[in-house]
Amino acid sequence: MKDVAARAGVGLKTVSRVVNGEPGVTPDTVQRVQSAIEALGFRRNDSARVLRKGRTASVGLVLEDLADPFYSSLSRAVEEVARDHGSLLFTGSSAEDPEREQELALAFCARRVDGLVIVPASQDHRYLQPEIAAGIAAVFVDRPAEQLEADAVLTDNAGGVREGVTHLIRQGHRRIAFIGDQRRIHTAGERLRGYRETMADAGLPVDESWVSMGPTAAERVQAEVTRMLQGPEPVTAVFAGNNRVSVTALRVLVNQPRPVALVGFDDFELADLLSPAVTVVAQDPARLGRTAAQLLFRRLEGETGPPQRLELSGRLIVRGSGEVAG
Amino acid sequence: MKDVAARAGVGLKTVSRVVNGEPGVTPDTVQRVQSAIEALGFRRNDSARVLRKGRTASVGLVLEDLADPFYSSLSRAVEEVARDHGSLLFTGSSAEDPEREQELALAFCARRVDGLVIVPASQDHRYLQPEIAAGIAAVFVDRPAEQLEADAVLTDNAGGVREGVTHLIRQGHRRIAFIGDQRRIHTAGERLRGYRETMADAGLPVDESWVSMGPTAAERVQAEVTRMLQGPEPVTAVFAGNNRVSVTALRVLVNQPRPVALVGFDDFELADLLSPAVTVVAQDPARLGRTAAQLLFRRLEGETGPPQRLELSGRLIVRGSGEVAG
DNA sequence: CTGAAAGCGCTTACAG
DNA sequence: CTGAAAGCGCTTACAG
Repeated sequence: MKDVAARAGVGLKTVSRVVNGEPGVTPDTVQRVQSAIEALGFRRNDSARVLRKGRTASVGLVLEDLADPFYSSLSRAVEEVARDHGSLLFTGSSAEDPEREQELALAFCARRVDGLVIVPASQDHRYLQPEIAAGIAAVFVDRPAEQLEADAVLTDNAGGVREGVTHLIRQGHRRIAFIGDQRRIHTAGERLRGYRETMADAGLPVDESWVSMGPTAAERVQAEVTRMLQGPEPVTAVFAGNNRVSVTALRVLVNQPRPVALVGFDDFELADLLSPAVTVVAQDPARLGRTAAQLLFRRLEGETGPPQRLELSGRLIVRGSGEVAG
Repeated sequence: MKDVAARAGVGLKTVSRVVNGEPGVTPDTVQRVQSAIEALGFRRNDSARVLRKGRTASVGLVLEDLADPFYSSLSRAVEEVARDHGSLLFTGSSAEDPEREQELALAFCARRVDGLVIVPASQDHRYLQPEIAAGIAAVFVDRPAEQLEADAVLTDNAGGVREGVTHLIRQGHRRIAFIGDQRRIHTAGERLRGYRETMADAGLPVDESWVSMGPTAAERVQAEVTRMLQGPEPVTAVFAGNNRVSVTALRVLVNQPRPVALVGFDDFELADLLSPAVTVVAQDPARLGRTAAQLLFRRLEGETGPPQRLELSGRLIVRGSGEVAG
């Protein structure tokens, strides 16, 4: 910039004005500065700019796995909102590892992102307290913050499961399995709660052998589903706690002699093309992301007030697998 | 930092040493500085750091659509490599819009990313010349740079299609459709070339009504496949130019009275669970991303030499839909 | 309309 | 082992 000023024979401030398109410069001067910029191949260094101004016009997104279709849709939505607000987006996957979440979030903070959107992996978000105190906005999405009062945008997990399980009960099922993700994950716990409450409300007992919580690795899910289909009183329906469970459960059910009903949490591509097509309780990941990002930018624009918790509802999509009679 | 120094009663440089874990500070002094840091809630500002040091320890990734499973796998792989090198990742979707690609790439450059990984949407990458001259490394992935000599990591698209089409010919098909993406997209052109060459090598004529290039919107693909299945001499097999085309084609084929063979470019989740399961020529998006990112970091570590073009091969996965006899 | 000075928060030589 | 000075490349008041 100094070189540009020298070459154009003007002051530093004038170059700054031209570069930023500020008014109050003679067209003639603008011209001279422009030529100098081109001749020298000048490119403004935004790091220096950031140092002087408060905002960096960037936000950070920490999520579970960028390669998971659910989170990649969410990311894309966050990206669009950030773009609308002139912000760039840092992304990072925590891989469900609390330390990695913290590492990423703090690294983004050290770069002085204006705000963070976080899908929590950690059980304790107090490490963000100093950052938030220093003015970085944080919105949690898909799961709430732990040990920290903060904005959160969630799906009504228990309510969604309630819809799905009620649907199975209406088809005549009594012995309904619930296969979910690890208990410590907030969404998994909420979904399990939805299942238990619905069964209780319908006056149906739950045999603990019908419930299985743990990693969604195919081997585990496959073993559990297989086990539940054996014995004198096998389950006649399966509620799958997320899309990964659904897919694995489906692979098992397809090979069963008698039909078993399936309803899954989360929609997934091609669910309608499978046979039977899969009935699901769909979340809207793009809407989750969009809502969270919009809330974040409202905070950045100065909206104060207590932390908000927004809940989006799930939607039952009937396709066939959930309508197998019990 | 100044405040920390004052409070600890030491010089600025000493604080810097402690913050960066540099040697040459008495444990006693370290202790005092640490307490001051905690008391003041000090957080190092990496923007200032970046301004002094050369590197920003960040890279930018511009791709087509973060929500597309192909690109989200690629992103995740780039992210992992960046992480291994201590770098953060900016991501942005061009949505196949050349201007948006340029906007994103230049915005990343203004933030002084160390390097860029780009899935091109633009037909002219000369706009990056000044950035590259200024020391920003750039590696193109999935598609090569246009009008610019640069590193690129690609799939052997023509070769992959050759494998798939040869497979169909072996099953006895003669009238094989090719439905691809827009012609201006490099990969689409290469795949079409693979199709034409394979047909020619087998001595099979290509009726131009069997070839359709254009947007992968479901409506267009559906109309084209339907059209090709009509008339006295309909096609007996379809080669789908990418995963989106495959899915739509499949929806049409499922409703046909007589079986029609299908081979698709790109693998996709659940392809094996459909009936028939879909035979594909699979790319490895994670490997594309990893390879590109590794090349980028090698450049950043000082590897010189002419631009490289790496080609990964596709892999035919036989599942059923491609084995329908012709 | 234009510019010189001060400062954002750090690091890099350099000196003690 | 420790620190004062200069500077990274910009912007923010302020003065002309």
